Amino acid sequence: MTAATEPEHARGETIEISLPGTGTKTFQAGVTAREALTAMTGTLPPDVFAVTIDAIPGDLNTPLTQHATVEPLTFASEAGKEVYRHSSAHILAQAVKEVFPSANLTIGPPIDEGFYYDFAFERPFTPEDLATIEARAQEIIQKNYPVQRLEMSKEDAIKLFQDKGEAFKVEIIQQIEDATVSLYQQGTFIDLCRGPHVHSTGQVRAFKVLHGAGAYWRGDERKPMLQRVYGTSFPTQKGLDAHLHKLEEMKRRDHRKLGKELDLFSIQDETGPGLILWHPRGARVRLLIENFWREAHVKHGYELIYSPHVARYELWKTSGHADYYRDNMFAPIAVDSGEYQLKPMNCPFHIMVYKSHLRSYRELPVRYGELGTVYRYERSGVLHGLMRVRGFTQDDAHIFCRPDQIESEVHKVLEFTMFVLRHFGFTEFELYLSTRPEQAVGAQDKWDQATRALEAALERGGFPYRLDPGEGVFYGPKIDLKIRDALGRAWQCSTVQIDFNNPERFALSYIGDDGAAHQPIMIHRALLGSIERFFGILVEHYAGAFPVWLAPVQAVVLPITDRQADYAVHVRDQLAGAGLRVDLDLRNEKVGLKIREAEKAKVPYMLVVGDREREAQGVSVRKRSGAKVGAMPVTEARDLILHDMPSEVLTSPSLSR
RNA sequence: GCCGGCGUAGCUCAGUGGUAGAGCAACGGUUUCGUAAACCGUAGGUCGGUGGUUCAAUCCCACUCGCCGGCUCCA
Repeated sequence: MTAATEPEHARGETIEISLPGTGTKTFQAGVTAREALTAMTGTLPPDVFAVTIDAIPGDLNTPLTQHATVEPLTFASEAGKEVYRHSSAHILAQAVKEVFPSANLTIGPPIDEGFYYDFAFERPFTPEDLATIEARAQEIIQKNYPVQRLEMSKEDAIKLFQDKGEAFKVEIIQQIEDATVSLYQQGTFIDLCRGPHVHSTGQVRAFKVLHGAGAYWRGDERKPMLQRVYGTSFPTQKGLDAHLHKLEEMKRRDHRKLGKELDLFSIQDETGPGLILWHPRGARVRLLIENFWREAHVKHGYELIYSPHVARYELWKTSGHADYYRDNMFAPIAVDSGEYQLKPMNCPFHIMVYKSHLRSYRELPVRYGELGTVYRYERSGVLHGLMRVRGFTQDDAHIFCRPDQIESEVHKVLEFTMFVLRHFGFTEFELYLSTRPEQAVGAQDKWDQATRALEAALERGGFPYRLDPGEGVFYGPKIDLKIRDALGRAWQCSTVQIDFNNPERFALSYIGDDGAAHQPIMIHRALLGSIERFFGILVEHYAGAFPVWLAPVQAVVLPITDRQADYAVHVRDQLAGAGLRVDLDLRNEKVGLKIREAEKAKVPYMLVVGDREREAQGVSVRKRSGAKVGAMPVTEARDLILHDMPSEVLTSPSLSR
């Protein structure tokens, strides 16, 4: 065993270490990153727990053996968070081993907002176990064990873990290709780990065990079930509290809970799992979404079409779905002498419309859009509210164009996508360009050409994007777009995919200016993805308080006593006549109760009418924020509500009752 | 599908091997009220389903359906 901190370089050699913003200094080779930083800046701030050496994260104790740029690493950076959470996972693992010595170690990586560690253990951890584990982890932090890196040969490491009875660790080491492996030790706890790690366990400040769950070894359901423990950690209690608060907020906004409370939709056992029943209020929001969607598509050069829910099984053979998508399809239906398939996708139908007559290069691009409802078999365990269902409506479109039109078409789609998403109140976007995967159809030069066109479209729009190499679909490269919601969560809704496969399978063509037949390029795209899922995202984004233009009920008229009933009806009719969605609460209840219920129903405007308002032919306006706007004429209240909507909506087909 | 948890009134939930309760909602009545819950009363459940153990099952067991948390993050 060789301690990595022992200098392995020639003595007396000097190296230059740069610290951006401070300067460069000469050191003896072998100086640790920590020593170099301290020499250059005085004392090291307590929040520095690791470094980057030429931008690669490393331990504070890493010996520096050549010229390098060294920077302190803190929780502020993504790389820092990963190190911090990874060390937190080790603390968790140490705690579990101390409390339950028979548990075996497997892996414990950092994840988006925390970390987990998987253990092989004879039973699931109970909430009491988790509390014990957390208490022990806190002790480990208190004891502030130094975290030390060790290096040893694979053979030695295998022997070490064999002696400890850690079979999973042995399996992992056997798959490592390097001759030596690194381990990290804190107290008596040793784990195989690439690192880097914090300098001592006390550098992890606010630590929390969250929950346990089952997870397969290497994510493979044929492999043993492990016990996963999730946790998170932050440098400050405040940070942890904010995170826990966010988790509470996610629960509060859960679209399944709000969907029930606001009577938007239901999923019932008798109907079947993953199948949505849209209640009137939810359906009203959906209709508004769809009206906007259709109108926007027509304005942006799309033709709207409709297609059936089933088709001959042969169609799905031609498209290839019968082979590569079979596991996600419902079983075929026997009809007469043949078989029909419930559609999992809309594309074959759009292709058939394209193929219905001969196409000239002059009419391209052809853009077909449809709110097409598809059915896919999803495994029962993955269904989730509106987010993952078995029947949903795609806001689908297919663009058939010439190869030279790809760039401009994709550019238009991207601009259109952002227009639509902004309309729903999303302002933060992340774009990803996915390139050719290992298994793919279509010639390399086609892929290159299409990928370049996608890049050019992204650059023309000035959209920052990230590359996802090899993550394209087998039939072509794609651009995915994610939105961030009010809680900062990313959701992928929009996708733009080039398809080389279907034009070939369906032998699509158009007649070019040379009089010969050519194969068009097909672009699949969805903006909202699934209407069901997008609606669920909207519910969570707005916590059920839809913007006025989408609110199922925009205003409710609340008479104080039944003396004002006739006047209240008059007010309601006047507003409804202006295209607003207005309810009237004529119940024999006190106005406080009516307001409470309107607040709970998240109605944006409450219009109180008493004797005073009746005399003045007005209403007293209260917003759902609790703000009292005050008394005003009915016409003024009407304009106030109308001006609370995007101007495009005012010209759209209204949905007044 | 797999692992774990859960399934009691429309909703949120309590409860016990001796055939069940609360609050809200519903319904009836009283009250006519000024910006987040007036008061009184009535009714409501083969305790998810099927089978088993037991003198007796909502409770224990098996199966089944559904829901919830996970099962992608790779030392």
